[in-house]
Amino acid sequence: MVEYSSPNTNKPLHLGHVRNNLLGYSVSELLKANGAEVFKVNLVNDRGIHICKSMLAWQKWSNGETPESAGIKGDHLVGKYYVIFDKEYKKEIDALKEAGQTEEEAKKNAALIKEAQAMLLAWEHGDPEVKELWSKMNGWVYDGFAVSYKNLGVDFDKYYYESNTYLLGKDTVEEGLAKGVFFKKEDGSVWIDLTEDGLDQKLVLRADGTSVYITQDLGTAQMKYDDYKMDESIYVVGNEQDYHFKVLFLILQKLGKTWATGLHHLSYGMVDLPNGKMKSREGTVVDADDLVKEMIETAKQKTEALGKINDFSEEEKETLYHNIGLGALKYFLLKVEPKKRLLFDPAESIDFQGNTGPFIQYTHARIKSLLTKAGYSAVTTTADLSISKTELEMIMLLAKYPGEIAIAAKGFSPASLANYLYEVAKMFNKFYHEVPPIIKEEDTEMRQLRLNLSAVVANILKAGMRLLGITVPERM
RNA sequence: GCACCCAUAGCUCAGCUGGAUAGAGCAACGGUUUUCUAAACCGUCGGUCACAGGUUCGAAUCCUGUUGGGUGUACCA
Repeated sequence: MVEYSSPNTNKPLHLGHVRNNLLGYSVSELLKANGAEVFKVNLVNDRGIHICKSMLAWQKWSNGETPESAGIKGDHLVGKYYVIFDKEYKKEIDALKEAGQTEEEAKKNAALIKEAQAMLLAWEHGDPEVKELWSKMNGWVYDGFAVSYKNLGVDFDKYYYESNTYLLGKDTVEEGLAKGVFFKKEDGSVWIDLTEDGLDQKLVLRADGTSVYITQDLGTAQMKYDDYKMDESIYVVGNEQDYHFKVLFLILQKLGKTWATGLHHLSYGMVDLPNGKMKSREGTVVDADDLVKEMIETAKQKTEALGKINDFSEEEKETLYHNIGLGALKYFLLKVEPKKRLLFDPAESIDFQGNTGPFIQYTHARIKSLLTKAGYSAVTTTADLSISKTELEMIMLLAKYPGEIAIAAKGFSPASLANYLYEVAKMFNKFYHEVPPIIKEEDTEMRQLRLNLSAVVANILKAGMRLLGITVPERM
């Protein structure tokens, strides 16, 4: 099982989510290619104080605005009110600070946050009005996410919702107490002592008996296992949660869950901008939808400038721009080792030349064009031919393809495969340039051999790129 | 304080379980098209692999320490 994406339903997706989505999708495909049966799941964080903030702001300031009436994608509309909440909240904090309160006091005492907390409580008590608003706004967000996911080309076999799982885990806590893995403090809170493992004491249940994050995850892990009985489960989550997952997995092991040994945290680094981290509230985020749109637009401009596809229909053109734009974006994000942080400079748009997605796509298109012009059909050559150094090196490189998939799958890392595919494409271009025109080759055996080689390259590029979630065009 | 991650060319990154003169792309400069797509190819320039020790016949790679950057360490998620 691969769990990825896992968005909050209070704002649209940004570049960080894009990295997560592409990684999760690609790792799933890699595992499939390596022989596993894979389930892709999305654990949606659809409840909590952050959702209530958007809801409250919408209630107060929207005049009943909807995605339809505003002509805004649902997730963006909800995100807009999340930002408005934060702005108004800050105003209140400033006012309270001027009245002499400390920052901390002001944050707690602001009327807005109290209202949001009251709303969360009402939600938990099943208040019909709050629940209805919650369903409505989450619905908008899901419609928006569906579009983003479709554009990114990612999908899921199953969705889990925190509104259904946030109460889980209490049984697990009971189990842990019974087994003596957990202990209860005087105030009734439940803890586990991990100091012998070099970690800390960790709370697993509040004194008032309610769940915390890890309680919920313990329960969800159990539920997912009960649902699928998978022997491996991968969580694609950013590296700021390394500690959380270390603790989670350790607790499950101590509880004697044999399946806990199959749990992995695919930890990836933050996406940084040149001026530092992305912050949703400060508007310094690269929006996923905007980014995709820009990539497609860039692909369009570059393609039109080259003028090679003037005979394409409008629909074919749109498809091509989409494939190239997303190919550039996906390759850019996937070629870097997941655990490394990634720098994205919006000013320097993603390249289309050199070690890039479009370069590999171009190589594929070029080969397909060659094969078409040559009237290629796959026939094995039998003659004893002498081949060039480049041809030999290329054959050696191509032979490594199955091994590369295994390496990438075992390491949960598309990066090595991405770089391998680049090597293959580069090698082909070198070969293609060195060798005299293949179509005009008079030695039919040699001609066939070179076409066969080219065809193998095209197949590997196509299959390999597919594992990265990238479509290679026939022409570009 | 403690824990985890990262540090390789001006910039962005490769470098598998230690193996020969450390590789790409971008940027800069120069060249290649009457030949199968120039989103390509070839060349020049550019590195004390953060620093200091250690292990080893051999270290960018393993160990220790130092420095720098990031993250975490909530009865938030």
